[in-house]
Amino acid sequence: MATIRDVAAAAGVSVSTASRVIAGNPATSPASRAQVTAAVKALDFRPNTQAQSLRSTRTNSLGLLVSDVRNPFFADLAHAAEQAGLDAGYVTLLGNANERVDQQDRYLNTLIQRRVDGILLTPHGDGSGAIADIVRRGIPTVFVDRTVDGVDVPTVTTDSNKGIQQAVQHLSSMGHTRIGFISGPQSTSTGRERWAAYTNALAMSSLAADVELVYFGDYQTASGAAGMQKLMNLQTPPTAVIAADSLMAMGAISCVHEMKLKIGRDVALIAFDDIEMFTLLDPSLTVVSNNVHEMGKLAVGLLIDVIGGRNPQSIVLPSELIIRSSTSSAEQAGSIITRGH
Amino acid sequence: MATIRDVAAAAGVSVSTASRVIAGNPATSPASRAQVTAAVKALDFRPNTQAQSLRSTRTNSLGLLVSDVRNPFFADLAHAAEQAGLDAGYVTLLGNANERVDQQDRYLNTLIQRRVDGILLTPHGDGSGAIADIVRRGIPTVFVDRTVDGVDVPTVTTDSNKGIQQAVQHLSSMGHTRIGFISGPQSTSTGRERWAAYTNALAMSSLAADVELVYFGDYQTASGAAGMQKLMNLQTPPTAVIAADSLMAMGAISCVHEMKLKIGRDVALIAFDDIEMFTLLDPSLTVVSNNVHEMGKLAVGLLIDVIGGRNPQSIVLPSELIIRSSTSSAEQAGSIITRGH
DNA sequence: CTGAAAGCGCTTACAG
DNA sequence: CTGAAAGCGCTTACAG
Repeated sequence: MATIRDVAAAAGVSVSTASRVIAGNPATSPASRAQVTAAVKALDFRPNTQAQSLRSTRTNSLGLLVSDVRNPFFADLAHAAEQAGLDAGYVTLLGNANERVDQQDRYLNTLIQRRVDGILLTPHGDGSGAIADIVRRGIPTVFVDRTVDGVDVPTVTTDSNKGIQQAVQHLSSMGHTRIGFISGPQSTSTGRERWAAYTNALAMSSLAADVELVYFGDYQTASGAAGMQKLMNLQTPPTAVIAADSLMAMGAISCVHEMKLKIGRDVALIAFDDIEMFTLLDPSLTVVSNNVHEMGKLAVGLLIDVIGGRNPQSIVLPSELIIRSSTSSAEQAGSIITRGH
Repeated sequence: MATIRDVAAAAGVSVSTASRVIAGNPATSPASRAQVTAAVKALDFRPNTQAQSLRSTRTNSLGLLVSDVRNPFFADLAHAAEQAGLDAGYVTLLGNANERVDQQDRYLNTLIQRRVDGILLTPHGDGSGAIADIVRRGIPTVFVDRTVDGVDVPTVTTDSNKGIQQAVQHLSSMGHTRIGFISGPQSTSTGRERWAAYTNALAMSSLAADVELVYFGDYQTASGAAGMQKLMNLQTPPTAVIAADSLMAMGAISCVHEMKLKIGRDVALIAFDDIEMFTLLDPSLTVVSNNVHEMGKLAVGLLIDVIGGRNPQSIVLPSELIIRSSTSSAEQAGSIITRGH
């Protein structure tokens, strides 16, 4: 591979001058600019990023560590962040924590060693381990979607209160009084927040809270199926269920299918995240949606602010209910469930 | 941040010795090993990867450039490759080409500049541009899922012939004679191969080929919807349709729903890729499946071989038909479609 | 087993 | 506007 030394030689200038031309430094003569540009082209020269950043301590790269690439929500988030990063001149190195703290920490270490300029993270765990490291080292970091108590970095999150409140109201207005909840893990802020929002919303709609109606999953498909099964096998099963993420909603649906029941008719379902495929299901799914694209874009913006030494405010985006066909009337659902058993 | 110089000083040894201990070089005394290990711990030292790889010309990183992260097939592929890479000591930098040649080339350049040890790519285009660059420079590269004519790098692909043949046979055995095909773009090898396989399979089942029944999409959702619409609006619409990837299948389904028709009853559908969500649809989708996990794992294995200077053979994996509920009898489908119009 | 020295490919004050 | 020189943080022959 050609080095800048080769370019300088071919252009008949010093390495310094070649470097300046390549970097776009205005302190260069038109003549050397032409010479160097031609040499770069002729030799197909690509600066070695390792060497550049070793010297300049910038890498023009961002690390994005998501909880689970296979979750459509995070795939969309990754896509949005990557595009926003690219527009700002950053390349985004994507990592996948697989909803596991150990894998998150491993990737975080890798990103530290590669000296990424900043890290975008959907954090998992209690903020010890690698998260404590990056904060202590002062590596520019922004949390997205999730937060960690006691860790003071800017965040971009969604306030699910409004969406969940609308969801419970909507179900209540259709006569549902027993609303199940398949919760996310309590080791994540979203898991805790959504559960609390559900509990609050029940109270606001004057519905009794029944601990039996809450199942704690882990944001993965299998736990959604297990949760739905447990709920439907209760003495008095719920007539409606809210699932706290898309993957668990998918699991819940598969469980309902296996029981030879039908979503919307036998049990109403509200999912989280506005996944394209949810509109294709029969019935299409009512969802609490958040603007994932905006989230990714804003998070990259905040991170660039932090990298630039600024101290940006955290951002909280609203959520909202999108009503589709999976939420039917309780009378209907109740009667059929009764028949079903 | 602590450097190796700090570690050496704290341990009371030379930088060379510190480096050797850290690298696990056996030519070190137990005493200095203990000293250095303690110093590393005390200072929380992390070697600077930039500097390491600048010197050793290895980066222990792999670049993985997929066509579209939001496509579940590629998300699964990324996940599989990343895990396999991690197991072999590599960190995988994931990039997203968005099914666009220009974005692919941009990322490829970035990966070259970062001196990744090898590149895993689902290639797009004709092999000019950045792909020609990486081949010319001899950067270890493996193509996965797709190939590029005239570019001689090891590949891991799926032979879709068998799966498509089974699909057509299956449909034919159920009485379907007009089988539509929503094809991938002809700028990809899979797009060309699957179309050819479809044409062949028709002949093998003694079905007439009708150019009207083929629509050329771009592997994205919208084109699947457009394709289905075109097919269903034909004078004599098909009674069954095969969609060449999961996203286009999703688009096709949404189009059918909008027409107030039902998959399986009004038109049979076979999709590509065994996406979890396809099992949840009503009716569940018959698919031509390939083992994406195996693909990702094998591709990483080949890439590591190439990096190691070996010259591995390309691998072709089989595809197979998984029959579910979206493929009904033609009599039924035909009659209802006739009624529907 | 150990240390001094050179060098990976760049950038950046410094002096002119 | 330009060049010589130092140095970013490591690794690796080399000599002992």
